[in-house]
Amino acid sequence: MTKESNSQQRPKPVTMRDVAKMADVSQSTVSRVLNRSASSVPIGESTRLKVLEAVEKLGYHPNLHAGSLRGQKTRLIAMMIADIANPFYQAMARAVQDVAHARRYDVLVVNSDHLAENEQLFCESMIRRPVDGIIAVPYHLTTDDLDDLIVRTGVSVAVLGQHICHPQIDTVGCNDEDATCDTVRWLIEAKGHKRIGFVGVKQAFPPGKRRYAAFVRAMQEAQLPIPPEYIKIGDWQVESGQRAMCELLALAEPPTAVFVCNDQMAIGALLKAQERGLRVPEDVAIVGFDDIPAASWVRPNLTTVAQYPTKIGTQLAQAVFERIDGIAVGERRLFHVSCRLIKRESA
Amino acid sequence: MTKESNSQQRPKPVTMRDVAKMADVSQSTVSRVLNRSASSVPIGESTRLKVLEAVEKLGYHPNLHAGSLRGQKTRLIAMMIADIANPFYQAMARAVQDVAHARRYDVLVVNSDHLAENEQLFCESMIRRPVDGIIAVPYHLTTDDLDDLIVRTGVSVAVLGQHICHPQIDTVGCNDEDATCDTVRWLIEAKGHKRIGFVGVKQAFPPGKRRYAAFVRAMQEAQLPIPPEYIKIGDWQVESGQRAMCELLALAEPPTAVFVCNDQMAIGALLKAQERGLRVPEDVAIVGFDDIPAASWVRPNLTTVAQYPTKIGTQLAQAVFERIDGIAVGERRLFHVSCRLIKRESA
DNA sequence: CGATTTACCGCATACGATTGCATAAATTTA
DNA sequence: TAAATTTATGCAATCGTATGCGGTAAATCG
Repeated sequence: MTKESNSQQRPKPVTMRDVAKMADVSQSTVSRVLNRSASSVPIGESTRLKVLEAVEKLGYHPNLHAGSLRGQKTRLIAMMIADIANPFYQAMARAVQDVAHARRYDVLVVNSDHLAENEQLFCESMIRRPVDGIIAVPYHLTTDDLDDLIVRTGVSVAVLGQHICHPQIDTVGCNDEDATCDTVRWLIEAKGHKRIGFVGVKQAFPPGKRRYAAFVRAMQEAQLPIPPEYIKIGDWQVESGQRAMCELLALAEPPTAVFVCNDQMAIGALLKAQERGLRVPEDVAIVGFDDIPAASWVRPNLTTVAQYPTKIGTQLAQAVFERIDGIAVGERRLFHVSCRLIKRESA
Repeated sequence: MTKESNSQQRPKPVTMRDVAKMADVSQSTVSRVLNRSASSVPIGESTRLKVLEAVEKLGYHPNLHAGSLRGQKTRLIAMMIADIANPFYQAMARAVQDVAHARRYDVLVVNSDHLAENEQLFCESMIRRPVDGIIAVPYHLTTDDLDDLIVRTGVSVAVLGQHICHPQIDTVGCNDEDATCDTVRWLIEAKGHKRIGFVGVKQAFPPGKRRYAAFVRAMQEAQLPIPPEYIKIGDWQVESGQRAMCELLALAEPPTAVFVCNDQMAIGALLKAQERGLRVPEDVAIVGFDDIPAASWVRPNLTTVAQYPTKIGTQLAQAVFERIDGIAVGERRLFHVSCRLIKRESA
């Protein structure tokens, strides 16, 4: 098409110097016209117009890499989440992107897959390519890891997860522990369940740990036993929920209700129970966590603890941009996006 | 925590000069040690070790912005999709990210929301911050728009969508038109449907246009009428599927089968039909498109034309990296990832 | 009318890394 | 032993932009 564009050799881009030449001014004048920022030198109206005209005529666009090198803003933020394939993170990612794009920032999206190794790689990437802001859902990273990043690159950071406590890192937390506890109590008191199973994830994951602790608390309060075989470990995916339910149903005395740590696993559990011919919630009640869209698509609808990833993402993005813009400078801010039980049909 | 890290002023990063000073060599020597790549100048073993030691001791990481400015690789690719909240794109995004991260490339993710304006903004962004590669699902962008991008920045591009035809842009296409046609024929011939509705999207969208054309073809072949009120326009979202089904069911003589252009809308239609007390597929059959995970979570399972976003994403990413690496240099390559009907319960 | 302020603009340098060219030392060859 | 190579390293320009500082002309002042 059109010209013979040779992709091997990077073409010469239109630079400020080209604009300067055409407008017959110096390159620095072009720069000043384009970012007629505060306190700088004033620019004559006629030159301003000459420059603007040349910019238009040449189709000039400033090179962001150059600005980044000069130590200006990079107009780039990075977001580290566990897995973009998870509807929870996907909604969060979308919210963050919306806030960022509205300010003409680009967003780097990185999946950690809950792997410590990937989280470290992420940090390294951020040192290699400094960005203005970082939004992360760390599972393994410590406060010190993030501090190192801040000290080295001066980046602004906001995270989801209460286990990070750093004077310059804004944090969004949720009351998932209380919500879990309340939900289990409700299963016991309002629904009369006594044999309750739990499908969680590895204790290495802060939310997994918290929710398990809350589950234990509620059960102990009610003086109910927690047989070890009622506790199953999944990996957040649908299939692991199916496996867990399989094992629970194979027990001599299966639980009458199961609390599952996220909706994907809960859906897996639900499908498996139905496949085995059980009625939900009559034979076995199921509660999930997150309230992903599919939770209200399955039959019976999933009773679940709703989280609000869009709110969380928006909050994180706003927090990080406030620090980038220097609007927020002081101490760590702790935001709260609460979750709450949505009672539907599955329990 | 630890030191008093001042985020207002960007801290001085560890640079090559620092390494050079510690190793007592020139900065260019450090550079050569670090990328002893090409057949460049040889380096003495003892200096090499000195430098490496200093790198280790200082925790040096090269600054990618600097390399980008010098016209080297940016180690950055961008991906423009319609909406990361759509399971189809989300799976594609994940595949692209996996390929990219394996090569230590970062990925910029941009949502167009099917809006022409956003697609243009995306192009502008890519001019401002040149990247090595672009993977896009363009709905409004023309071949010329992309050509402009290539001419100006030398970027490598791969797209999903047959309507882009450019000598340097690798393309992934699918046979959605044939698959649609075959599916409608199957509804007619194998299932005996005569009144078939269609839930599509605006004709401005190439896939919407193609699938509608295929639907018309199949119906005309079978000499079946296509009443205008059987054709509904949605926006790819669940809610629009519900609305469309609402309208179809309100007709004096509603269709006995509905072909829906994506699974999200199909699920909306399914839920609405059930809400109205209809049995699927007995009272109304529903066919979707994409085979998103939720298609097999709903009851009845969705009969749908499966696409393979992971394959598509992987293919696009590989194609673009082959161009970036100069492995592929010649003419446009056309790849094919076919889709096929998955017969389940809803039709 | 000479001196000082004001308004406007250009020169030069810096950001961090790559790379062609020059150079010094070590080695080989004639 | 001198000349030609080879080997190893440094110098300096460059990428595109931002900005401190200095310079020039016009405007204002005494």
